[in-house]
Amino acid sequence: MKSFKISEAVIRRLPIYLRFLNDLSLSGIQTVSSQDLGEKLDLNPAQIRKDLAYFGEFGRKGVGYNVDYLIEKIRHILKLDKPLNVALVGTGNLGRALCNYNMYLKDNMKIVAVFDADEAKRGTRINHLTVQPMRELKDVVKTLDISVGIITVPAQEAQTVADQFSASGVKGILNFAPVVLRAPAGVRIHHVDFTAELLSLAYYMDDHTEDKSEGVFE
Amino acid sequence: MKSFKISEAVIRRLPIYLRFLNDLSLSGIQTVSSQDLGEKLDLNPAQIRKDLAYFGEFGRKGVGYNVDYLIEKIRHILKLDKPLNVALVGTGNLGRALCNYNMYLKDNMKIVAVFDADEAKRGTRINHLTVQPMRELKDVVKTLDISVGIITVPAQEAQTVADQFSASGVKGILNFAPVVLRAPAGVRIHHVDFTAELLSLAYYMDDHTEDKSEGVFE
DNA sequence: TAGATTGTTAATCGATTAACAATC
DNA sequence: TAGATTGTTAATCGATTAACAATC
Repeated sequence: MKSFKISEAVIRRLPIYLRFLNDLSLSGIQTVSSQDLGEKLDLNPAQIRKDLAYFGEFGRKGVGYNVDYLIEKIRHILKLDKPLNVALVGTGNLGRALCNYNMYLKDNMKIVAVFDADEAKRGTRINHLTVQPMRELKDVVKTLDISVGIITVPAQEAQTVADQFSASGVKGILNFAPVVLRAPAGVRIHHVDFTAELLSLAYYMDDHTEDKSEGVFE
Repeated sequence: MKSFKISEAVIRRLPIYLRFLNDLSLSGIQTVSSQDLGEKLDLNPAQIRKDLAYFGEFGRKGVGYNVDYLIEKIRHILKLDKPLNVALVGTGNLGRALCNYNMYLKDNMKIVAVFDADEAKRGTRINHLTVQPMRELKDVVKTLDISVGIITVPAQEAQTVADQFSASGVKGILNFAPVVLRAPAGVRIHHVDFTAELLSLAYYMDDHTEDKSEGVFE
């Protein structure tokens, strides 16, 4: 048994591989090479082979990778082969949109509870879920065995919610609020920062378009 | 006049700096050091100084950075000092949530047109905007001088929409669909991949919590 | 002045890519 | 077998961090 440190960059690519492999599987394609994957996903084939090789020898030399086998392996690596319960806090437009997003189901991840700080929203229904007040958070996380929290509250409330999630025993947080959050060791935070993505996009407009990465300054 | 290649990593941090500086400015704080910024944003102070130094000498030795001056500079670097018009395609839950998101205004970026492939949705109102059919896209992009497109359609339609955006003269695309998109040179694509963020979060659950970056495999 | 903090160079660290022997 | 493609090492590339002279 060997022990590796797997870099974050590698782990972040695995869901990209998984998603495309699922498409291939649905199209009835049985085998894929790192070459094929690289072309479709805009990545270097050597990088893909190296990423996968951290976890085992999943391919066959001269042949490529069996699509369904690789799907199974990646799902196992990412721990998507067992159900993962998710709680969401913040039932604004974005929070409600995510609750309606149905993709979680097919990956064994599922939003099982929804909370809002606004007591007036208590009892409101979103899909099959009923909005609960924040003071229930800790109990519900324990009872329903929730391990991931999603934050879709305004920026100024996000750190408080992150703290409440951490205290309640959640192990991962997906933050949509446009603010850098902190969590204690043992709680991992991923940040979906679409406002930053949009603002940084502005940099590449106009005069930077001819040459993708050159900026001119005095 | 010098010419630099500014790395993507640097550009992606600028909006993070900008956001926090705006908070400081609103709190009436006039001066900030790279030390302060680093602590709050969880970044190395040397990295922050280096990032800023690519674009000029914005700080004062022994003192730090003037908050409002730095805001002005970063806004200029990111080209947020002139208005940028944005079009959105796909009026599902997520698309409507983004239209209602009001932050664009204060950064001179504004969604000025909304489209949907479903002709039945034509004329539907979202806030002050009226949903238009896709065949109007090219004309509207030209007429309203739109330079950025947001994609919030299902994965299987996203590449088609990206192609239509590119053909219409848009220079940047923010894609929310869970699929890798391609665009011709001169059109930059940023990807907001929250499904991938969520799936990769699963990897860090349980046994990985003691040591943040160690994975154990046979 | 003494203390603080920048701007910048050099050192380090880590991630990507090329190359190729192994082998299907 | 001949052609293809993996797994893996070595080379390259790029990004982060440490250190410190300059100077406010």
